[in-house]
Amino acid sequence: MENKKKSTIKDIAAVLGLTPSAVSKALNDHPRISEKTKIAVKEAAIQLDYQPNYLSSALRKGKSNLVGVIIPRVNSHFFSSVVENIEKVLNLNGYNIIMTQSNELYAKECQEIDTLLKIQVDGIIASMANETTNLEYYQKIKSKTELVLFDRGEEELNVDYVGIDDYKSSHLVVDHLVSQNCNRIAHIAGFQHIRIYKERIRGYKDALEKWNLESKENWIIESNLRLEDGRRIMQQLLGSSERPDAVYVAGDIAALGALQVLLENNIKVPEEIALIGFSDEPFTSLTQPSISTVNQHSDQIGKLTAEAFLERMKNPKKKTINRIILEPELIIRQSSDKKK
Amino acid sequence: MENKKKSTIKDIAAVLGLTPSAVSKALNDHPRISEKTKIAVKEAAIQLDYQPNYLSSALRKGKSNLVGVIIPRVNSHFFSSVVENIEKVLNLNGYNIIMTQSNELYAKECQEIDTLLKIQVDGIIASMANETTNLEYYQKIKSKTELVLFDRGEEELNVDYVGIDDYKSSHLVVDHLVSQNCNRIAHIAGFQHIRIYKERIRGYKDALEKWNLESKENWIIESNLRLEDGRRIMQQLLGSSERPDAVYVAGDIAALGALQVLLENNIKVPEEIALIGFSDEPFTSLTQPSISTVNQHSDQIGKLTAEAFLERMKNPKKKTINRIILEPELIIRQSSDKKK
DNA sequence: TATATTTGTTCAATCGATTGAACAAAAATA
DNA sequence: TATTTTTGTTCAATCGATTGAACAAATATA
Repeated sequence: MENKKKSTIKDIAAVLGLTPSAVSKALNDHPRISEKTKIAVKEAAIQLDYQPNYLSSALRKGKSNLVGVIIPRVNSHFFSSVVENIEKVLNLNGYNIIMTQSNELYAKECQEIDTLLKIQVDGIIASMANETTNLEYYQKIKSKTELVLFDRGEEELNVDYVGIDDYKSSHLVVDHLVSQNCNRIAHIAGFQHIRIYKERIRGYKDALEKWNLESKENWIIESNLRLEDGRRIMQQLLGSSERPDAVYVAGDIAALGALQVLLENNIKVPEEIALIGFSDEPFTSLTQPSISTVNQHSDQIGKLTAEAFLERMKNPKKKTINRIILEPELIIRQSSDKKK
Repeated sequence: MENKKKSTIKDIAAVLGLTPSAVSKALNDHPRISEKTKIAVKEAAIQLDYQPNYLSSALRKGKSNLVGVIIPRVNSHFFSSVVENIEKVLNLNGYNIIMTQSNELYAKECQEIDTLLKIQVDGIIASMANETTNLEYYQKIKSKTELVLFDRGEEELNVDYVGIDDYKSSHLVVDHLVSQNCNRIAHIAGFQHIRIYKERIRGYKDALEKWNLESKENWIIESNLRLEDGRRIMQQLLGSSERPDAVYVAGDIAALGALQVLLENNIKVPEEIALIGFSDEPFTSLTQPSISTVNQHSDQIGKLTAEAFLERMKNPKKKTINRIILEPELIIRQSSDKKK
C-alpha cells in the first residue's frame, strides 16, 4: 500500500523508449535534443511525478547547491530578518539554505561548521558567536569552501563582509543625546574582542571627546548583552556615586532589561535618564516608553550578503575582498526624546 | 595558493598501495580487513584530512541522514527548545537536521516542504503553521518519506505525534482561577481549525460547566495570538458591558499584549483581573507582574519526538501510530495569585 | 601430502544523473 | 550523385563510496 518509490530518469526513458542520457539532456534543455522529445520527456516527468535525485546530480556536478548559514541565535529579529533575505535572494539563484544557530557558543559553532562541511555545502555565510575568539574553524571553512561574513566578522579572516558602520552609529547616538542636553552618557557595551562592539565603543569615546564630555572608564561596562546583563549593569550604574543622565546600550534586549530596572526604580525616562538601544528589534516600539534604537537595515544586509556570496561563487579565486559597509540610521523614540 | 581540494579514499589508497574498496572497508570496520591495515588506513585518513563524501555515500546507501524540521517560527522559546532537543537526540544517532520555518504561512510551508523533499531528507518532523488547513502537502510528505508531527498536528493525517494534553491544560487553568475566586473567566483563544486550540477551548468550556459557571460565547475570542491580537482583544473585553475577572490566553505573547493593555488602563492584576498565558515563554517570568502560564515541557516534547522518529525509521511500515501525550503543568505566578 | 577453512584483498557492479565523444540518419551543399 | 553539415540519439565514462563475489595466500584439518 505504501508507495514510497521515487521515479528516476530511467523510468522516464523506459516509458518513452529512450536512453537515460537522452532524458537527462531533454530535461536540461540540451540544444541537440529535438523540441518534440523535450516536450514528451517533460510531460512524462510530470506524469511520473519525477523529482531529480539531488544527491546524484550534486555528486556528478561537484556542487550541492546548498549554502550553510550560521547565526548566533534565531530569536532575534535582526538575524532572522537577515536570514530571510539571504534565503530570498539565494533561492532565486537555485540555492537552498541550511540555517543553523550557534547559540553564541563557540563549541556549538564548531560543531555546526563540521556538520555543514560534512554535508558538502557549496559555501557558508556566517555571523560569529559572541564567544568566538579562536578563528581556527573559520580558517577551516576557508580551506574547504567559500565563506562570507556579515555583522559579526573579523578582518583578519580576510573574507567578503557586509555590515554597518558601527563607529558612526555611536556618533549618531551620542550626537542625539547631546542635543537632548545629556552630558553624562554611560555605555552598556558588548565585549571588545568582537569587532562591532569594539567599534561602537571607539565611536562612543571619540564622540564624547568631540563634544568635550567626560569619558569615565567605569561608565563603559562590557557584557554579553542579555536581558539580565542589562538589568544587572543598570542596577550597578544606579548605585554608583555619580549617576549618568543617559545610557547607550549596544543591544536592544539589554536595553529592555535596563528599562525595566529604571521603571522599577521610578526613574523618569527620558527626563532623568535617557535610553538608547541598538538593532531596532520590534519590541522596542512596543515598550512603555518606546525605546530609541539604531536601525541596522537587516533586509539590506541580507540581500547584499547573498549577492556578495553569489559574486564569490562566480569567481572563487578573485583576490580582492568585498567589504560592504552600510549607513546606520538612528530611530528616535520616547526613551530619548525630551520634547521641549 | 588556495588549496580547496578534498581528499578521497582513492588518495588514501594510493598512499598505502591499496585499492579504494579496501580503504572503504577499513574505515567502516569490515571484519575481513586486518587490524594492521585498519590502523594504517585510519592514520592516513587523518594525515590527509580525509572527510567522507557525504553525497556519494548517501547516494549509494539511499540514505541522506538528513532530517528536515519545519516549525512555525523560531523566535519562540517553545519551538526553539523543542528543535534543540530533537537535534540533540538525532545527532547522537548519526542524523543531521535542517531546520526551516514556515512563519505561520501556508505558502512558505509548502515551499519548505518541496525544498526538503528535493534534497532527499530521510524524513520530516513538523509542527504545522497556523494558516494550514489544506493537508495536501503533508500527504505529499507521507507519500515520499517519513513524517512525525509535534504540538500542531492533525489526527486525520494519521502519523506519529507528540504533544501535551491541551484539554486537561484548560482544566488546570480554570480550576486554579476558580480557586482564586474568579467566576467570570474569558478565553482569548487560537483558531478552532487547529486541533490544539480547539482542545483548549473544549477544555475551557467543560471546566466552566464543571464549576457551574456561565459560559458566554462572546468571552471566547479566536485570533492568531500575536501580541497585537492580545492587545486588541483585551481592549475589546474591557469595553464590553460585563467585564471578566479573569482572562485565560492560549498563548504567552498574546497574554503579554493583554497585560500591557491592563496596565495601561490601571487595572490591578490579579486583583481586578487575573491573567494566565500558555507556553511558559521565558519573558513571562520577567514581566511586572509575572505571568502565570502552562508549561508544555518543550524539552521532553523534543526528546520524545526525536525518539518517535527514530522508531519510525527503524520500522517504516509499522501500521500502528504512536501518539504520545504529555501532562501539562500549571505555573502559578503573580498575575493570577491573589495571596490571601 | 591433499583438502578444507580462514583471512586479506581486489574486482566489478551499483546508486542516479551528467556529459563529451561517437554514430547514424537526415538535410544541405557542391 | 558525392560530400559535407546538421540534427537527434546512444555509448561509455564519471562523480566517490559501498558491497557481494571472486580470488589468492595463509593456516588448519584430515
